[in-house]
Amino acid sequence: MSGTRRIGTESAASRTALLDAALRLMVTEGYAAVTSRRVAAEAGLKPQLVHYYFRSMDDLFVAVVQRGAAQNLDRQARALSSSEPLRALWELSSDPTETTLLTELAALANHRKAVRSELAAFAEQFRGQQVKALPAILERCGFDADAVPPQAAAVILTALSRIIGIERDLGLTTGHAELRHLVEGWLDVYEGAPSASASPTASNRPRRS
Amino acid sequence: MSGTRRIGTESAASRTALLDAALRLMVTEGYAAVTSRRVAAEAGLKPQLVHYYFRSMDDLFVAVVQRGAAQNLDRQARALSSSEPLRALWELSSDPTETTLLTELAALANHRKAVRSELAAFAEQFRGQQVKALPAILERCGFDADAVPPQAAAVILTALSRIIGIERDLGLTTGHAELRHLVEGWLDVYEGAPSASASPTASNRPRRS
DNA sequence: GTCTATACTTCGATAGAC
DNA sequence: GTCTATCGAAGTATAGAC
Repeated sequence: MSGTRRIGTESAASRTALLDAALRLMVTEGYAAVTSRRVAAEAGLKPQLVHYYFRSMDDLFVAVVQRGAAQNLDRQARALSSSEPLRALWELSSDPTETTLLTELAALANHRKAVRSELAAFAEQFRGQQVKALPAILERCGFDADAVPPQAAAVILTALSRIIGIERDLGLTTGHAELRHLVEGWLDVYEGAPSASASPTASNRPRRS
Repeated sequence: MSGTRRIGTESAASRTALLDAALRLMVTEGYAAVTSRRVAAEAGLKPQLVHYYFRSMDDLFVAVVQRGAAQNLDRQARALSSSEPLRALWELSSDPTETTLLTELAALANHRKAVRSELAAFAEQFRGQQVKALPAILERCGFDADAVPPQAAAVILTALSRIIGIERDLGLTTGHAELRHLVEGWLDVYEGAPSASASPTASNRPRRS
């Protein structure tokens, strides 16, 4: 797609299987477990195929980021244009799997130049989507944009759910219930009581007291 | 110290040099760069000494966490009992080096059981310190504890600075200035204008407008 | 406590047959 | 597109001399 020369076809079934396997390994065992041999085994293929579809491991990681980025930009776009965009945004970034993956990618980006720039580009687009959509959303529900600028609100909302996820991965939950309750209260103020239809995947939202 | 049998002495100069080297590598090149060979090279020692002082790489990582934990609990205790505890807390968790290290450790904890439990224990203690000290601090400066419970405030303050750090590591800074400005405003409300003496290491605090 | 030497495993990557 | 075969490098860890 981009300027990089690639050997295998984009749509090949094996290529997708390898990406799925890499993603799965990354979440369950960390990026250090994503080796050509292990990815292939996880996908039920031979290790050499990894190098056939992805010239190097760097390329594989980059492809994982690219595919995930496209999916997430899409999911967020839908969340932002839903009937309860703030609540949808909150629940989107509360997804446990995504949190674990992002921790791994953040660490991976610290020492893989290619991953870093790919992830940075995605993060910038992701944040850009929020910053572009939020002013109208916040104004519509009577939010005081002078007290808290939309840009800051965007960072706060995603930061809080992200941290809850990171800490939960670690086994630390002190203060989470109070924080979640607080945020749910904010959401109720600006978007009213939660409607069932707006949150089809809200398996991890606590009941409000 | 704990139940683990160890070969070298706690206070040996080489042991400290190895821990320093491991820490340095972790921050600059990520945890995957922390191998016995590379740590030793970084410390100017032979690879076998790593296994002399730390039976396994797991033990080395655990030791890094333990030493860092002790230092950070100490730093936070001092911050919490300073004249401007909220501001001190904010600046403490804004430390760039610490942020990078924590990203690495979080990822490492995802697939190293020993690191995970050690880091979890530290995080629980760290959060516990905050939760224990904050109610009195917040009450003293007229904070409305009914609107925002101290537990939630603790998570929020650290979450925001942590996320800023993680994103900055990635090269993403959109919204950071606005958020930092917002938090500085909160700090001014509850602790008055910043005093120079309270923040000796505040090299990364932006000037207020 | 530090050295040499070494065993064993796994890694990324390539060449070439089919 | 997938296979067999293989290279050289780097990893963890241990044994034993000094």
